[in-house]
Amino acid sequence: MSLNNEPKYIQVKEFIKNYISEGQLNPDDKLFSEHELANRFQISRHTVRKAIGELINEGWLYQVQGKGTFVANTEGETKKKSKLIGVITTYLKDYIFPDIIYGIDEILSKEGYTILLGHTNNEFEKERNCLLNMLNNNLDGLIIEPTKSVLPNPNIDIYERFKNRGIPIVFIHAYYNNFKASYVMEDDILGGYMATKHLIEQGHQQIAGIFKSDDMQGLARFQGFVQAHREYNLTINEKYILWFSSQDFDRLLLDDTYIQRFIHKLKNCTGLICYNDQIAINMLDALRAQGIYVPRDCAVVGFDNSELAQQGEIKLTTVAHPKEKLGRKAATSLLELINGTKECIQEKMDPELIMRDSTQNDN
Amino acid sequence: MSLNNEPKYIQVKEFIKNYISEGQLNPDDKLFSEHELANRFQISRHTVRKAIGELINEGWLYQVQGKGTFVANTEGETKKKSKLIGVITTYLKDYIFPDIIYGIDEILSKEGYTILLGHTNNEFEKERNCLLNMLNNNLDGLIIEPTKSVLPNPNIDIYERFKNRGIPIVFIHAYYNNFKASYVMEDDILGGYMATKHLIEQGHQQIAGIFKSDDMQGLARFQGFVQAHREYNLTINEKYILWFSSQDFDRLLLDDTYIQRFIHKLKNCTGLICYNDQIAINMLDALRAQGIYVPRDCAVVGFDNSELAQQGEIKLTTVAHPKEKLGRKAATSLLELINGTKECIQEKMDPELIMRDSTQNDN
DNA sequence: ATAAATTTGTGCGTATGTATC
DNA sequence: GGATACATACGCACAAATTTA
Repeated sequence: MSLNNEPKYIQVKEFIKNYISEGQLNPDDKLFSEHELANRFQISRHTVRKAIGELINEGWLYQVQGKGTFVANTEGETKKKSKLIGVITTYLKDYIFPDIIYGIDEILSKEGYTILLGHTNNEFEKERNCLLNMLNNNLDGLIIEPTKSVLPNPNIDIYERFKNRGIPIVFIHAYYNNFKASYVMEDDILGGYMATKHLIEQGHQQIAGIFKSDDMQGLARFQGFVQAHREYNLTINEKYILWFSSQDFDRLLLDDTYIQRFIHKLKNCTGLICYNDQIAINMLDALRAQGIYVPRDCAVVGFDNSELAQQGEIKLTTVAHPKEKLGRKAATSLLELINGTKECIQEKMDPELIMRDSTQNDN
Repeated sequence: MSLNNEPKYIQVKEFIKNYISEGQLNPDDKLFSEHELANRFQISRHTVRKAIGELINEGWLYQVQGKGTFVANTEGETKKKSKLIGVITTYLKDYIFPDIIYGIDEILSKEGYTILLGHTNNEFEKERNCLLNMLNNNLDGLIIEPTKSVLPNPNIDIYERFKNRGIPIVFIHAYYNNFKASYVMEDDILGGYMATKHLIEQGHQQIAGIFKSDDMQGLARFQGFVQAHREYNLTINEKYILWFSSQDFDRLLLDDTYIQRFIHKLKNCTGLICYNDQIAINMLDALRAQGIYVPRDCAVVGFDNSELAQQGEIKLTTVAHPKEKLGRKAATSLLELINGTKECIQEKMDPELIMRDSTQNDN
């Protein structure tokens, strides 16, 4: 070492850094005293202080007067908590999302976390932007609603980067089949089953359905729909099922002739199950326009128990979305992942059928 | 200075920092040499080096061997853009807030910014928590809806810290009288005026009102209410005015007898102006329970044009809140402040009266 | 172009003060 | 109180980079 060209204090720095890196000293262990180092290297105490001083600035050591010099806790540096949680939903203002976000915030803000908000408009491109944005912000965790959850997701690479960085993710509403992760969602199969069973038990034999084709929830609700039919040995008429995708959604709500064509096919139906309340409410009007009165001529069930369900003239029977409760559950789950209490949480919440005017037959 | 208890090197540090802060030296200007400082303070060069060494670590100075000591260019450090914008509202899920947040996000996400979300529940304590949280996150800007805007705000100290750090703030809906800042809000005086004028022109002479007492909007809407009365030489009967504060809000919506007592006072009234749609909708039911039919016996006007206004059986005449538009305006204003295009933006947006069933007399 | 002067960088020795055990 | 360890401070010497005469 004496032949080294580097300044002595640099050599001492390297020695101490190596000593710590090799694990010979752990965080908060006491280092040799300044005197001891001076003797060992046959240098002045001043030079030792110079070396230690720089290591303190670089975060390797800390000193306490009268006690000694100690190894700093580097974990605190690298794993520094940002107290930021990313929350990405498909939409922001419509419907159930404000409630979900409120539920999430309720739990997180109590623990001192702040929400970083993003939304994808159910588009992969926007999802990618959101994810990349959040990746730069040193999140402690992420709660995200998948975009078009049944399609293969082109942003899995970014999800992997979150995983590699040890940032826990909780999916809500659905998950991607090609990415194993925690999720909190309502049990949509059970929901579809409960809605259908309710109609069947009210005596309906021919039941139509409108389902979304490009997210997990749509498929699951249909699956429950099928399950209930099987249980009661009823057949499903394919003509009575209307599938739509995210892009078709506007047409479904706005294009009257499109909907009327579908209604014309439903001559023998006395029940209709709609993917969500928004569509159900829309169908109430569309059916009335054809002289079909709800619930007299046709019973209608929606999903989500949104505000819409309770505000029209005909209150809507609906499978209640847990909304705030789901938000709270997702948030508490994420906190458990962050704190290391649990490794992976996959939870399905039981839906609740709320019966109102649109399926009451007693008038 | 020699009588000072602080170590000499600390005193030298303070001297140099002040010298720079006062603008006597600009970035890359040469500082006194170590010898010169030692002579000036009658201390050893070693002590001067200690002071300078720490200032180098703190980012104030840099040294070049053989040349001298120079003032560092701090701008690169402090003005680093985080691309984070704080958004704090009173409430999250109810009513108009999802739309406002959506409008804000629409503009900001386009520019690559991400929203940090918080809400205050209209409580000072929660507002303080939110603000402190965000202060730690190196925001580029803040959009905030004041909490109980007419009361003296105990968190002004934190707002000042934002100002000192050069983080621009845009208030929405209201502002604090003791803190000068940019704001974007609807013109509530004009809104109150328009609502009242509408009723007066429909022939109503005795008009009741329900107003919120602890936010700027409530006072402003009442002010417009007064202004319209003056213009038409009508007197206001104090018995017909019901004031409520944030704490009373639940009672106003849930305590039937409380509302009924107020309604009993309104024998001669044929018009009612409500602080917002939520209250207006509630009053529709309360009036009906007393056999007073809207609009036949009493015309009702709300504020905000929320979803509630359009969904009941009796569609509500209401002064439209710009919602998304206000969000977008607040966001673009904040961007202008961040980019330095403008210094201060104080904008009032014109409200729009939307006439519906609750004030139509033609049936 | 070179030498001298200036300025920072490294290093040693010493002394005294202050906190901890 | 005494021993130990860090904190502040002075003075000196020489090396290396830069500027200036």
